[in-house]
Amino acid sequence: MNQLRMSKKSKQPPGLTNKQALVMNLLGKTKGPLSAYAILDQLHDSGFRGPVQVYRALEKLMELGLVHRLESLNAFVACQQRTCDHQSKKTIIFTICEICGSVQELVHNGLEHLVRSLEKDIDFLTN
Amino acid sequence: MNQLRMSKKSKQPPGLTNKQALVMNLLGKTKGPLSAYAILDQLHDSGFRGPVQVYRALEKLMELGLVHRLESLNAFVACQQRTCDHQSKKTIIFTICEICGSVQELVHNGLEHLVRSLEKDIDFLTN
DNA sequence: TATGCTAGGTTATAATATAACATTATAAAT
DNA sequence: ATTTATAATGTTATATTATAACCTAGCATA
Repeated sequence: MNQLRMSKKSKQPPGLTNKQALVMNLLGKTKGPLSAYAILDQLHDSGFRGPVQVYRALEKLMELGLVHRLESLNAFVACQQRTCDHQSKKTIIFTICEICGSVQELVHNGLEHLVRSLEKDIDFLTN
Repeated sequence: MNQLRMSKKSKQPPGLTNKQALVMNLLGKTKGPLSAYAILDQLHDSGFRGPVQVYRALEKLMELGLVHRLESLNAFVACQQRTCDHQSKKTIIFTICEICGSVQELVHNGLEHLVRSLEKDIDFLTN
């Protein structure tokens, strides 16, 4: 009985294993970013034995575009786009309030264009 | 005999203490970012006994706008602007080549404007 | 003198992230 | 059926990055 089978019974996102879904659900219901170790604390009783398991789930979720890493905080947030347009690889802006810690995710066409034109100007490719 | 006095004899930037100047000079002559511990390794024989000293010097240099932290790399680079216009708090772009590790620092008016207009739109203040 | 500020010294520890190696399950190809 | 490749997971240990806490000293100035 493998994890992919199990995940068919889970309530949330499709194609995720148990552990991935647990992390995803936690991030989804949490208003704000969580560090890997904060996730570990909260999911310890759900079978997460160490940071490796958390990082592995996060890695996959980020590949899928469901989670973003906030590099300035060493923390992770669920993608806030409603569009199911994860994977779109649009350039994203995060606003991070230094007072209350709230994070907003913005897709911004102006920035998108700016980045594209900059790439041409300086001969640099982004992902 | 304090460090500010000593620094008057140093060859490089003004108003820096010995340790700050050592870190600044190292970053300045290094083509690319350095981690705090890489700096520590290289300056160990110049009197840096531990990471604290490095981080303290970096903190000051960043306040002065002479050094930037690359958050995605947990590493530090000397400011690449020729202008002596450190402190200007212009929005900066770093390009980081994932192949060769080279870093370029760009001041970009388009981004500057975009950020300003975004701030108005969403009622968010940046530093 | 007393107060505040900056810099620095020292030790310890916190917080974040990955390496290395093993097991299990699955799907697809032969 | 067997092989091959891939993905997920487990386990232990360790690497890497950053800060806490507390102490000393110099200097400016009220």
